[in-house]
Formats: sequence, C-alpha cells, structure tokens
Amino acid sequence: MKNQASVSSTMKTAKTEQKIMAAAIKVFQDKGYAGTRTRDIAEEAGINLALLNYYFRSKEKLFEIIMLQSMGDFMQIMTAVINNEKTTLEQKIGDIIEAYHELLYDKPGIPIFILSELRQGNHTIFLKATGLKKIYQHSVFAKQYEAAIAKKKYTSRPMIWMIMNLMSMTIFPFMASPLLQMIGDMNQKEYRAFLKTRKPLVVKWVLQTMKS
Amino acid sequence: MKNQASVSSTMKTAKTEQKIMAAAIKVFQDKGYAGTRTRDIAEEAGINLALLNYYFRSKEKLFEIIMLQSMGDFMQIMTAVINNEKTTLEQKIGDIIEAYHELLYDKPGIPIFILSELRQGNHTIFLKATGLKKIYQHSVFAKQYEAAIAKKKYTSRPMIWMIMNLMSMTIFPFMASPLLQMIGDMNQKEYRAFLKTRKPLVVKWVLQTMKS
DNA sequence: GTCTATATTTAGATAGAC
DNA sequence: GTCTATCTAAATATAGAC
Repeated sequence: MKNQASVSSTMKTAKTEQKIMAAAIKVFQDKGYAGTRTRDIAEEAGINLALLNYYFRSKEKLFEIIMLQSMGDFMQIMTAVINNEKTTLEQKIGDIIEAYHELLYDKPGIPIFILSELRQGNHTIFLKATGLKKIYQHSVFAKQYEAAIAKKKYTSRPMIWMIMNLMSMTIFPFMASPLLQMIGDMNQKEYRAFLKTRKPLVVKWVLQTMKS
Repeated sequence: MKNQASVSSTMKTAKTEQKIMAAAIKVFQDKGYAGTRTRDIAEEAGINLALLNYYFRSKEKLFEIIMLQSMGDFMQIMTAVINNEKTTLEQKIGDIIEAYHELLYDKPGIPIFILSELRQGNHTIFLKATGLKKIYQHSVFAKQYEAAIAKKKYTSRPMIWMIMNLMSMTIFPFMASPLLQMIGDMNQKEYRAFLKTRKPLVVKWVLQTMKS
C-alpha cells in the first residue's frame, strides 16, 4: 500500500515535471530568456505558477535545464552521425543534412534561441559548446575527411570550411523563414515543401564547394 | 543673441539624441528588446534615465526607431546594389556579398536581432519586411536573372533559390561566429581573416549553385 | 503536490528642482 | 535640457491553507 502510493506519487510528479519542461521549451525557444514570463510557462503547462517554482526553484534554474537540452538536441545530430563506422564521408554529409531538416522542421526556433543566448554571454551554454571542437576533431568523420584530402579528392582546406557551408545552407533557411517566405512570396506550407525539394541539392552543393 | 542660443541649444539636443540612439542600437542589438533595460541604455550613453524618456517618451518608441533603422541598414544593401544599371548579374552578386561583409564586420548582431524580433511577432518590423517582395521582383536584378534563365545560362528556378544560398552562406557565418570559432579553433582575429579569405569563394559557389 | 494570496524585487515612467 | 527622487506596474518568488 505504501509502495503503491509512492509509485502513484512518483508518476504524478514525473508527469507534471515533464509538462512544465515541455511548456518551458516551447516558450523559451519562442521568446528567449528575458522575454519569457514564468506565468506564460505555467499557463502553457496548464498548472499554477507556484508549482513551477516548487519543481524548479527559479526561472534561471529551469532555463539552464532547457538550454542544455536544446543544445544537446542540436549537437546530438552531428555526434550521432559523425562517428558512424559504416557510412562514407559523402553519406555522412547527407545524413547530417537530413537530420537537421528533421529537427528544424519541428523546432525551427532552436538555432536563434541558442545563438542569441550564446551571443549574450550565457555561461551554461558556453561550456557545453566548448566540447564541440574535440568531438569534431576526433571523429571518424574527420579521419575520412583527411583521407579524402590526402587522395586529392577534394581541395585541401581545414574541415571548418565544409562544416560552415553545410550548416549555413541547411540551418539559415529555417532561421530566416519569415523573411525568406516574404521574399519568395510563399505561405508556410509552400515554403516547407520548397525546403524539402531543395534538400538533396544542398548535399550536392556542399560536395561541390569541397571541389572548388 | 537669441539665434545663437537657439542654435547652441539645438546642437546640444542633436548630440544627446544621437548619443542615446547610438547607445540604444548597441544595447538593443546585443540583448534584444526584452533583455534590454532602459537604465543600461542611459548608462551606455552617459546620461540619466529620465533624459531618455524626455527624448523618446518610452522604451517602445525608442525601440521602433532602432528597429526600423537596423532593418533599413540591412535592406539598403540589397536595394542599392540590386538596381544598378551598370553592373551585370554576376557583378551584383559579388557586390551584395561584399556589402554584407562590410556591414556585418561592424555589426554582426544585426541579423539575430532582426530575426529574433521578427519571430516573436514584432509589428513594426513585419510591415517593413513586407516591402521586400516588391523590391526584389521589380528590380533590374530580377530582369537580368530572368534574361539569363531564358538564355539557358542557369538552371530555371525561381530567384528565391539563389537569394537563399547567397544569404545563407554570407550571413550565417557571422550569426554563428561564437559557435564556429569554437569548432574551427580560432580566435576572433583569425576568424575574421578566414571570412575575408573565404569571401571570393562564396561568390563562385553561389554562381555554381545556379548552374546545377 | 497543488492551489490562493502575498511578499519582494525589478524596471519603466514621471514630478519637480535646478 | 538635465538631474535626483519617487511613483507605479509588472514579474519573480514564497508562505501557508488544503
């Protein structure tokens, strides 16, 4: 009987905690840290404001958790693909682009969220981001890249050249979607279809930039 | 005597007003609307908080002015180059990339500022951005693009395809500079030199994407 | 764990002296 | 025009009942 109550209580806790976090992700990514009111998160989660502080103690603590998670979502895409022993360099490039499209299709607000908080000098995220360098430089991906360069398959340049082009062409169209929709005179549905059509070409273009 | 006093007073006004605006641009672009405290702007301008309200009446009014100006800086680059009767399509592409580099070298915070405020549903900027579509579609640039397509010089696609690649490869590296600096293991000076070296290649790459 | 009511802190805006 | 001091509104965080 005690166990059952305990379990039930635990489940309820987990569920509420998750509801708050889900709401926090949405609101923080939408409005940024400063623009978010804890009341909005509480309302979005369908709970009371006091309860939010009961679970997470403060806005800042909650934010750190969300920030790390968002950063994780973003980085995990690379790290998962990048060390796959079974794919070629070119396949990996395609896989990364595919994975970013998948993520950003659902959460287009993540890049601006991360980059604007990072620019404002957020500590938490800075530390997390620091790890990126090592992840890249010790990856299967890096080895394959070096090997391809050695074979003169691609122009000899540091890997950042390619990473930059890949990320630019993949991520920017999601970040700037309101602006680009206006310029291109498309509604949201049309725009998304357009990005989907464009996706395989991005892979091709990135490979082209490595050759010239 | 009255005139002299009047002139002196006017000059003083203009100077203070400019100081406040310069400070506002810096702080707003750095921290966004919600993250900015009017006290910070006042301090940055070296004046008192009350004076800010004396000149601009409210935070929101001041913000609108800054927002329109930032947006203007950003759009003007395109609009100036885009209707030049004396340059070819390819030269225009080079000129746009050059002009963005010039702007973003000084004010790398502009794109995130505009895009994050736009995403949050800012009214002022939305209206301003709406004009973009017409600017593009009635430009000399657009006519040259259509002509080149008609001559089968480039793959037949709406102009937004090219605009997107150009903006992505040019603007994103500035937006994501903190992140890309870490990945590429560069300090700020090295990173800037890198972007400068890369600039002519961006022109080439954009033209390539139009051919395949 | 969850709520209502309230205390506390922060930030925008104004009054009034100089 | 410019400042100091203050008012007011908004938002975070907590106390205490259920």
